[in-house]
Amino acid sequence: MVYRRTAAASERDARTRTTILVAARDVVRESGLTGAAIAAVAARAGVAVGTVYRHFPSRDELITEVVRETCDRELAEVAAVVRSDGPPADRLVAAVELFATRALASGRLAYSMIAEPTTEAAEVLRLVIRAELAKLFASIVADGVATGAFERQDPATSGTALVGAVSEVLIGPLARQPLSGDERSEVLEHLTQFAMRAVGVRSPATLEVAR
Amino acid sequence: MVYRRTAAASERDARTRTTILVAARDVVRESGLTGAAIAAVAARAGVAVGTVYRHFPSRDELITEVVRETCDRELAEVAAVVRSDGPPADRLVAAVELFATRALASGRLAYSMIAEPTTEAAEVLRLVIRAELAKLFASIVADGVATGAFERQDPATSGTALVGAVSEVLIGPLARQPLSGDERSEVLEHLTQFAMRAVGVRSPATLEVAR
DNA sequence: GCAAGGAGTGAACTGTGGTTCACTTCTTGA
DNA sequence: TCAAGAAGTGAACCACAGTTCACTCCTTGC
Repeated sequence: MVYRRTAAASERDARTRTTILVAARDVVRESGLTGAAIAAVAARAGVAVGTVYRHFPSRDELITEVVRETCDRELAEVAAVVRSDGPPADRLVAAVELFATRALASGRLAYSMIAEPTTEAAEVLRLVIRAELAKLFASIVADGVATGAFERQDPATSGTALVGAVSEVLIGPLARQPLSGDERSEVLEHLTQFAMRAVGVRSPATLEVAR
Repeated sequence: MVYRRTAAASERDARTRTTILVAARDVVRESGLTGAAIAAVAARAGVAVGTVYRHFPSRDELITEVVRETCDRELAEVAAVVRSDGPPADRLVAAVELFATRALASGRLAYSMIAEPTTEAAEVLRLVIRAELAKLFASIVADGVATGAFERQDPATSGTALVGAVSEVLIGPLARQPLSGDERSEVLEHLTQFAMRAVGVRSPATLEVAR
């Protein structure tokens, strides 16, 4: 056997793969999922079209991985907040703010992850991720209900509804022009208050403290 | 002049147009916007592909008209509820329930209107329609705030958030299997309570009365 | 009946974008 | 240095719609 795959070789290999993945994410950030044609991604990565296919079996897989990777990172952050210490109301506000801040800062990427038209595969994945996010919110709600901090309610429905509410409020702005800093914090303020009311935070004082 | 366009002629013409439009809506209902290829619509309408293009300049226009028509009808109904008499809390519940009931009853059509991946044109239109719906909800909220029935808040944000919340809760089920009657009413119950809390209905009693 | 002109037809055209694959280039280990 | 095999290349291929247009069919009014 004259050729054996060395550590150096597979590292180079992995690097190329990563290059393509990063390029894909960049293209999505700029041109959306629709704009992420293989040719465009390859050009951005500085490789040939065929090379992309050496590392990913199909465009669908590539796009799916971009979506999954991006969302997983966001989900992990939100999850950390959810699992952190502190009263549920604070955690809820922190989660909403984190999600919102990230979304507003990411430009088109967030829109692509949340709402952009795309293929069936990515769509399914997106539904899963939204459900995941809803579950995270639901767990805060469940905690709040258990401790009596929130009114009694169905955590699953509330979690899902919160995800929808936050997304919708953020997509609106995203689809239009970017907001100024002031507008941003104002929208955020309104949004968190909406969320606090929605879960029925018991003590009105928390509304003030939470910020 | 040997040929003049008669009333009968243009009526036939209009009828063909309507036939195509109805066929398009049916196809969307069954196969979604993605499945509404010109060939499929033409086949359903019982006309040739070229005939579709005699009545609509492009697929985009056809799809856009389907979306607009469908949404306009729904919007009108919600608008009627919004402008009806009665306390804001009741109107809000009625609006949510109407929207939800329609969405749940329409099968894939609602999903297509609210969330399905599609072309840029329909997407823009959809954003407009969602904004319209948000405005309707916002006006109820504004009324509620003005009369003191709801807590103080930014009606625009709350309206948008409500649309998002309702959509998300409904799309989840829609994307999965259809719900049984019991599940439906349970989800609806949770959803309306969420909405009531979210706008900060002052009297908890209203929560009971509203149903 | 028949000429004029609009409606209807569907095969062919076109543009786009994913995918393939014969070929070239590079790396490895003897 | 060189043969083997992996990585990289990109022109060509293909599939899938949307769109066009030369042609046929039908209605109208003389």
